[in-house]
Amino acid sequence: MAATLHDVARLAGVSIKTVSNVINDYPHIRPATREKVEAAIAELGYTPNLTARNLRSGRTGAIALAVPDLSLAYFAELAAEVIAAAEAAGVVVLVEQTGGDRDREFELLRSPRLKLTDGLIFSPLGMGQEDAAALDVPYPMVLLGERIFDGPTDHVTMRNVEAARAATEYLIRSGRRRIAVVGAHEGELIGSAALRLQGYRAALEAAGIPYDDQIVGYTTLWHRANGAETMREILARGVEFDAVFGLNDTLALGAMRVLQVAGRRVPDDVAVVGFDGLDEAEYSIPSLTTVDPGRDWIAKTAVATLLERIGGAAEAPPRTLLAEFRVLERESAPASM
Amino acid sequence: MAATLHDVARLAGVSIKTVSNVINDYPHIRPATREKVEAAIAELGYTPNLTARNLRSGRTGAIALAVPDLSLAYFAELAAEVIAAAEAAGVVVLVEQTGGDRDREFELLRSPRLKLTDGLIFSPLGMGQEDAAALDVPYPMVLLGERIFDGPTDHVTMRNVEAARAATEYLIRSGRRRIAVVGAHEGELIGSAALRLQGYRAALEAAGIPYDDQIVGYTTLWHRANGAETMREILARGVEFDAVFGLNDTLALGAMRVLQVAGRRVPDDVAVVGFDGLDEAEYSIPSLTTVDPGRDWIAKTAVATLLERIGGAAEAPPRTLLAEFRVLERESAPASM
DNA sequence: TTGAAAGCGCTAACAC
DNA sequence: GTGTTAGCGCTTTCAA
Repeated sequence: MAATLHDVARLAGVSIKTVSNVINDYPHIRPATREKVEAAIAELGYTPNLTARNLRSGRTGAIALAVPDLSLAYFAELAAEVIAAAEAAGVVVLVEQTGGDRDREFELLRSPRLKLTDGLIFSPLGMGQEDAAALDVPYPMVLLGERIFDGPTDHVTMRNVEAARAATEYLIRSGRRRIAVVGAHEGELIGSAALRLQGYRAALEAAGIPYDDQIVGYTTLWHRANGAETMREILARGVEFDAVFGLNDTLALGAMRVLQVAGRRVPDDVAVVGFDGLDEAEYSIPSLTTVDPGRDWIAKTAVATLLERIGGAAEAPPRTLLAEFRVLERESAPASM
Repeated sequence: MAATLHDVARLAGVSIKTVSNVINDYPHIRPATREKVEAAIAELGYTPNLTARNLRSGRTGAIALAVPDLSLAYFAELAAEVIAAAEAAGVVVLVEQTGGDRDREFELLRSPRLKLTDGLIFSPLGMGQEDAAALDVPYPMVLLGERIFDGPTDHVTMRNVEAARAATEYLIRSGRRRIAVVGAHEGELIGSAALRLQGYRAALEAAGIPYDDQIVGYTTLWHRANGAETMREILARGVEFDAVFGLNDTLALGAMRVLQVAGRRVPDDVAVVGFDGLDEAEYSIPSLTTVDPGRDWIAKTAVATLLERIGGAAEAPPRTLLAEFRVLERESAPASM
């Protein structure tokens, strides 16, 4: 059984209040007393029971991070950055995976397990705009992603439309006109896929290039295999294209592989651009031109914002914070042909 | 302020014990009473305060997972599997990143933050065999990895030597004789790099192939960029080789890229084999032949073993549990030339 | 500068 | 079947 304050107090011959004072760096303690207490702490190997402290203080020193799946590279890198930012602030992170499933996301929001934490950073995938009201939870929360806007909580996200438009314009500037898309979601009006597709269309329109559904590939999931499969479908249609915009890097990498297997040279025959700025996109062959949507900033800002709310800024109206993006030029799509 | 047992009891006109009984599915409650209580719970939106329950029970319902860095794909996939296995058992996971730094690993082991959890799944990278004694901690722990053996705790790990030997033998059987290595650690006797190199040498020896330090590339870190850089160094030496064994997939992928940029055809000129069975190894160009060391089994077994210890099997002597591996044949190294 | 005692919300004897 | 009550280990008034 671990030592308690009482054990330390008894050994040091003082009251538990005195021990508590020493532990919490209360300033007015006689040096001799402090030494006695510290000796007792060392002898017993005492460490404070955080659960008890939490019960008393109402705080746990932990936050929760809920993402669809850590095996998706984007969320793994996001989680790595969130945990690092939290650690710098002296807070630990409990990671939950929802699988991107709407029901599980709902369940998570009301889960008593969240009581173990002071707040939540939530990146939904299954829930949508119609579920915004469910975000009105009785604990501090920061929303990530682009499934829900103007909800009742702080929202840290990226400029999807503008960034996708910039990526498409980059391809157009480099001389491409027939730009295929991999990863669109059928009938979706909001969410990463829809917003990025919207940016794509805006860029086409501004350049006077007609939108052609024949070179748009749909897939619900954004794993590598889906990018590959969707690319095969587009190739099977037999339509011409000279570029591919993968709505994320994973899709783009899967698509690029299929292109090369099919004998299309990248970037000579087909330029490829991704979206996410993943580490691995830098080491594919060819390396992948992509858009860094500001993930690192998003992670840091989400943690800082959540901690502010936990710290008492609960009354301020909800804010939306937008990251800056930038196009990372690499080999799969050089700036000029 | 959230509702408490007292609030519910008052509203339902019963004692807190009755409410507690309802919540904990105590069998002998009159249906009418149960209904009253449930109505009150619903009306107040009551959820139990887990911190208080934990203080009482001495359990938290959370476990900690400490890995070097989630942005390393292997650990991201491991974490995803650990969290999934824990969730299936009704337990949440607090993820810590040590950066593979020995001091931070030591610090973590004594961190009071662990008091928030019932036990730890620990994958050290900086600590080594000489630190085994530090693993004798006053809480349940399961060790992962291959930095420390025969320590005082349960250990779930892979057959590094045998798996690396199998990968090398696979290359030899396919007709390769000059097999370069990417990722060796200078002077290391234990750890993933040393054990896998040992398996490599055993395979060479069994086949009567001399070991040649000229085609062994050293790098401490195992990021993609390190694989690329190390491959460049080997190429710069101007020595012949017809295969590369990357001591993990990330290194192998980085190396493969450099080979291709240098004009070596994979697998025609050089066959490449990795180690880890990462998802992304299936979608490189060419797809990467690799060894699946049984990561999924490791994750599930680590969680199950830790929960057993937490559940009271504290006295049983420490066990070492070894995963089964298998070579996954893909394009970068076909079984026959 | 230090001590005594209340109580955070819950569970589990033990009574009735 | 249901109520009373004593803590889990800590922080924090309030006194001394």
